[in-house]
Amino acid sequence: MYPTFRYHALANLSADEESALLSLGDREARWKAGETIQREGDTVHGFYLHVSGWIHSSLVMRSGARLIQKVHLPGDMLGTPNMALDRAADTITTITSAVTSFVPFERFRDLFYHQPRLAMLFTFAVQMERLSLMDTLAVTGRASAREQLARLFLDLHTRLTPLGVVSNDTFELPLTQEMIGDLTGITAVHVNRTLRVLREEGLIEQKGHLFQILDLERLQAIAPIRPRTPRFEPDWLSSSREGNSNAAAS
Amino acid sequence: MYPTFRYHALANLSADEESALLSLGDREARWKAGETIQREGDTVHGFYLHVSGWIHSSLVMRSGARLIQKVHLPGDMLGTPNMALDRAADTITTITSAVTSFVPFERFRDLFYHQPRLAMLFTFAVQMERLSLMDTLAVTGRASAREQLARLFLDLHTRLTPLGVVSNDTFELPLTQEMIGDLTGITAVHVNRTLRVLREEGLIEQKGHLFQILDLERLQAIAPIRPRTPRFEPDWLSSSREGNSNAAAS
DNA sequence: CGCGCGCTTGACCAGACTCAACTGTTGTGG
DNA sequence: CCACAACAGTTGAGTCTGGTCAAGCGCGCG
Repeated sequence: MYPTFRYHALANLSADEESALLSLGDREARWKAGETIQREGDTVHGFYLHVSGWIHSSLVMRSGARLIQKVHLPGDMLGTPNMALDRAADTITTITSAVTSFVPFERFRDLFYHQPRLAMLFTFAVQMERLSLMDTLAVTGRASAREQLARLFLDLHTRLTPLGVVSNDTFELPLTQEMIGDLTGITAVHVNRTLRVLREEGLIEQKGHLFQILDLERLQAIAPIRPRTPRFEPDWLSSSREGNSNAAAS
Repeated sequence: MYPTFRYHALANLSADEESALLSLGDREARWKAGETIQREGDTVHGFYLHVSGWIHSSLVMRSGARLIQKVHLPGDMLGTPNMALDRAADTITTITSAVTSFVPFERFRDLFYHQPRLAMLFTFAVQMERLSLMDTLAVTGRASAREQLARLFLDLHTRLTPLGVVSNDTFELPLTQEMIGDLTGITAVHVNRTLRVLREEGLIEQKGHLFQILDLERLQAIAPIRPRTPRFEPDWLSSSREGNSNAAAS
């Protein structure tokens, strides 16, 4: 089932809203590691709720280089930008085995007609994605490899924490060095070198796919930017006239 | 008056929708060149419709480096990501003299309650911004200075054309080389050198602030990415049950 | 058991940065 | 109305981060 904590971070949902959100998606689809959910250029009819597993979305540039736009984690919504296009902007591929739930655009549209407040929260979520892209942009191409990796690991750390899979600053990291490279715009070779430096400095530790942040504070000092948190339920969110039945939280 | 062509590119607006869109903004505010409309960290109560002039939004990083996130042109909406935050994410500054119109979040929220289709188009516009950020990200830090500048000029060319200020591939370019640097993540010094190369290659020409693209085709061949166009009025956009009174376009 | 993928390391190279100096233009105050 | 400050643009010299190419290693899986 789609984890709704992302929406609960934006506002208290009424029971109505919660169930509307949960009934957005079709029956869940299970994917093996390395499968392609959607290919750049495909015609699209909806988007995906991310239920479990690691997934990434990528672009292939004319030069042949692959750009990984983002690593998606459960709770994310995948492929929503395509609603404004006729062909998919990016390729969505599973990293580990994963579960998704498809949302046809028609059902999504009904949200705007019947659940205006939820539609607004959706728009907030999109804005948060946009902000995170802005932050990535601020770092990519401007910060050093060291700084970029620091930011990446901190970002994953904060996003994985609400999923309950981080303990003692340790988590599974199913990304290859090449993926990390495509994610940051750094060569895999240089990622390797930089990781070694971070390890030598006692900032991080890797045992197979198990990844540990040894010195969170120092890593935060290196990272040029800190993850953002959305504002919870701004006072203007609910109309004074209607749709105000949301004081009762779920 | 706010130019609505951006919305007309997304769908035919009913007369109702058109007037709802136009009545979003307060009385227009005039700014001189170099004024700051909003500062990073300010508390925000709304966003801005961009009526005329050149404006940019920027971030200052811990290192002191400035990142120009985007150059805004008339028809854009400024500062909308802040709706999900309690403090402004970026600083909005005029490049030339400019005119804006303020939209308080309350009035924006009412759009979702009374004009669901327009609210959806707003969300589309946000998604397009997100896509453009994705494309910028694909280039920044991955492409060479030459390629980045090619892309920047092509982007401005396509965005300025609907404003009717481009003739014979020539337009006013009020950006300093330092701004271009902050926009692309390149040093002003290197921007200068790269511009000289492009000039020597007969790709562009500059006479003061007048900028001309001499060889559009070759510039497009250099640019790693092409500007996107949104899909016009996807068939699922309007509900079959309600809000279907939009066949009559404006 | 061997193939292949991901990781590691070395040697060399180059695009972009830094620092610095100089020019031309604009605008402003004495 | 001139002098000067401030700023945008230009160019050179030297440096360095990160890319390229290449080779070797180790582990998991078929």
